[in-house]
Amino acid sequence: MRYSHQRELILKEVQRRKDYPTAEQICTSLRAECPRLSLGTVYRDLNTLVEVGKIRRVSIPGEADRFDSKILVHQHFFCNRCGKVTALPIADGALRELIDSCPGFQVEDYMLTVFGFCADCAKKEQDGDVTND
Amino acid sequence: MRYSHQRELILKEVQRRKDYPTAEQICTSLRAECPRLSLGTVYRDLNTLVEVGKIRRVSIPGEADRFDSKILVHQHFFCNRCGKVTALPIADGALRELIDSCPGFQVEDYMLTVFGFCADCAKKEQDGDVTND
DNA sequence: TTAACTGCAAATCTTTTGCACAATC
DNA sequence: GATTGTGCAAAAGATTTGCAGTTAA
Repeated sequence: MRYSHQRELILKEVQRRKDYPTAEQICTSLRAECPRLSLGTVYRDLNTLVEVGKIRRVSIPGEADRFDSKILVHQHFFCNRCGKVTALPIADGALRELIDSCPGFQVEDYMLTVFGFCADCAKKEQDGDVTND
Repeated sequence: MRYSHQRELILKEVQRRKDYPTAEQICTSLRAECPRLSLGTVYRDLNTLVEVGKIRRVSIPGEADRFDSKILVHQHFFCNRCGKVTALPIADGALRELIDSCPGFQVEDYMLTVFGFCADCAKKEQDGDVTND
């Protein structure tokens, strides 16, 4: 694989952001400094970066894939109310141990996704707030 | 919600099968006894059945959603080689406990997906087999 | 009778791909 | 100079939706 300006920008953007952006969000954001950047290229480069292990794909059912530069984090929380994604502070070793306790599977990767209300939204929900941020 | 012949058939089909079928597979299968069944209806009814808690959605990144009638099973294994889905025999309590140990999240649901080779494929891979089933 | 459900087709959304051109090594 | 990467547009795949007709209560 050889150097590419676009791929570098895309990796930096995923590393910079803490909100697990989608391909679309990355593309829109980067067009400020790279106006001709195309969404197809973003998708292609994101796939490459996942393949070489520089970033991780975070999938939420029914939503566009998101990307994370913290490749050692396998567990995420998705807020059903505001749509925000957060890393879940579960001891990774404990989860891995549970998975490895199942015989007969050759595990390569895993992802735990938890759904519910984040702290902010749980509070708003309680207060009868109807807005969405 | 009132009775519908189609919805009943769809629920029965998900319960009968053990391979976590997609909407498309369910539709194709049921057309034997219900020739005019439409894919749109299958999607609509599956969503309804998920909402009322009769079935569960099993999402695999990059693949069509699959459906499971065992609504208490939250963890699945996806074979990267043959594409088969299997329930993972992890003690549900242990997983739930790990998740609940994260403070500040109001958990409504969770799903653990593990990727790798299933027992059959691990063996074939070892033997240098190149077929896919 | 009337509100919910269906079939069908068109629309939407995400992601991939073919191709001609550009950039890297 | 050969090969890999890019932009653009079109295509593909999964899912949703509008609408007119059908069905269950």
